[in-house]
Amino acid sequence: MRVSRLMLATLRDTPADAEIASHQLLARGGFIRRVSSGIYAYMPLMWRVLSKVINIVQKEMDEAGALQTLLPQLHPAELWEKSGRWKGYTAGEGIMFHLKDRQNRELGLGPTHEEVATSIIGEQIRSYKQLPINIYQIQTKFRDEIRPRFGLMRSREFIMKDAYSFHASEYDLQDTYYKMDKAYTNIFISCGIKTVKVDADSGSIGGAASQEFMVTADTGEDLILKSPDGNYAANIEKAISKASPPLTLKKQETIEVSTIDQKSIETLCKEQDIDSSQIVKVIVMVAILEEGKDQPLLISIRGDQEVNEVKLFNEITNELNCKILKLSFIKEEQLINQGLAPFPFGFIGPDFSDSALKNAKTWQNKFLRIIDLTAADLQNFVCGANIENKHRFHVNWSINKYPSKTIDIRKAKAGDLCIHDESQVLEECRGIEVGHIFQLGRKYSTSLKASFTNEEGIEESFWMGCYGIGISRLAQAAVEQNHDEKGIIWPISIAPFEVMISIANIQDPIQAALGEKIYKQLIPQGIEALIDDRNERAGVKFKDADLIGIPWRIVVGRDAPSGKIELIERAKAFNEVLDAKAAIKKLIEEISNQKTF
RNA sequence: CGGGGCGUGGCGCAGCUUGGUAGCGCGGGUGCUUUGGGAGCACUAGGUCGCAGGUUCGAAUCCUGUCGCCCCGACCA
Repeated sequence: MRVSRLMLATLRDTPADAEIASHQLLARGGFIRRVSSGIYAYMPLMWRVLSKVINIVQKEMDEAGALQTLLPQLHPAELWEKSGRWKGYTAGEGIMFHLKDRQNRELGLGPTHEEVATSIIGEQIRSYKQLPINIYQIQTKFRDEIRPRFGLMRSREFIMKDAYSFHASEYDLQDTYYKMDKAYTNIFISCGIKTVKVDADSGSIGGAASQEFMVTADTGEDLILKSPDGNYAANIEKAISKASPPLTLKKQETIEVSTIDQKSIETLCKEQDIDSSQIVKVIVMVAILEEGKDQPLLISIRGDQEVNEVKLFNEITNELNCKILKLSFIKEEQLINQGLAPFPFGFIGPDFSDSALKNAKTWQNKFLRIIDLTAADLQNFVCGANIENKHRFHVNWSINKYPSKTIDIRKAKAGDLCIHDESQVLEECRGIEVGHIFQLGRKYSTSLKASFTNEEGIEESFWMGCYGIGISRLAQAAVEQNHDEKGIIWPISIAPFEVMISIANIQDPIQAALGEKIYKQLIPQGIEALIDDRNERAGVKFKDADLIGIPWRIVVGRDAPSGKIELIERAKAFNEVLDAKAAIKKLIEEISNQKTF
């Protein structure tokens, strides 16, 4: 390909809307163009990158026995109603774009394809003899993100590879899950990016085991906790750890202390000269349910710890056995709307009476009480006295007469000790989620009535797994991980071209001829070469070459009369003057070495 | 959804406070010079100042509305 024919449009200035390096470089290099918020056009260079990622993904998926398909993007609402996700995905902060057709039928634009895949396989597959099946597709997904940002990292329209597997047993599901784990590991290595595999929450997709593949980068939106020995890594949403031991107060009769205006843990500690680990902090929230009366929550946790809302959300969903739209902190205003007396916020204890909820209009009139393990372990602690401006000291759990659930809802943090080995201290880093594998279980097959006949002749729901890779996100994440102050440094396996031939002065017939000759020799060798034949000054060509990040560069310039050129590797300070012939030989060798992993 | 900010040529911005009919840099075109790290000079094209109302003799500028975009927060009292 010739740069003069590439409609290359590089920008000298960074577009104002690009925040992080990868977004800025892709925009400046002319790889992507924003069409609307979170909606991007992939320009020719970008499409070459994406195609390479797609090829790598296809190769590994095919080798793992998965079957490529292409599923519809318009999904009838009824399919999502059957799985119980329509309302959650369309109402409130739901992310599904949805519309009505001319017959007034409701449709959604596919943010993910569990429903469609499950219903199709359910209709198609009859017997255990046909299992397992793993189907996948690579296509555009639509998600109306609350806040699209960072270019392709979180966009509203993006390319995703998603796979859905169907099994006769949980054991067989696990087998495919491990195969996918292996395939994903291969894919990311082939793409030349460094990833960490972490335990993950399965979120609104649902299911049991799930792991994410994270590209480590400081600008990542996810926080990862991992042990230095490499034996444990988890998304903060899922991470577990051992909390540091609390400072204990001595055993003594409970006393009530006046703590005027000492609402926060911080002020309370300062004024009373106590440690935050000696306090039981109480948080009042309300779970907004899809159906029925909303459920107020009374959450107790050790004062120096924070609640992991994802864990909390999951536990409450289990406990109530119904769909929760969101959790929110109870505000004064809501109490007024419910016709309730104000709560003594900042002074609430774990034994706060249910009578506070009596006569609530649309709320349950009993708290669902959750006690975090860290709080449950405390003795002789400090907590609110349930009246304004008063706390109690030296309290024990015998004060709580209400049925309560004691579970781990604590947010793990860097510095905590690991569960698997208490000599290991958790470290944190940031990551960009590029892959996610789930063992779904039978959630979707049950709700969508997708079943097969087992060996005993009995109808049974499929065991299911699902496996995603953000193709477009991966491409940008590769840039985030591989760039310098001059521009992108593409890993060779996903670079839009492998070598750029820069002719320093195109008007010099000797240089032009040598450049063309090298170009014509590389192409038949299967080398993806780009020749910069523009009538530009050398500096412009060098700057552009650095920016768009082609891994290798041949400069044909002042040494052309003697048949010599320069060979430069973008990633290194490497710069070597060679005979054209020797350079071609070396380049072919180097590229073929770099492409085998 | 809440808070903050911005919409002026393809990109980055000034002008707005104090109304008088639009400017700078980059980029584009032509010519000459230059030619190894985003060249110089000259000429040139390109903008209903997001949109709609209003105030005014006159609006990019003031007022109202609206649309779009960006950033922060989705926070433990």
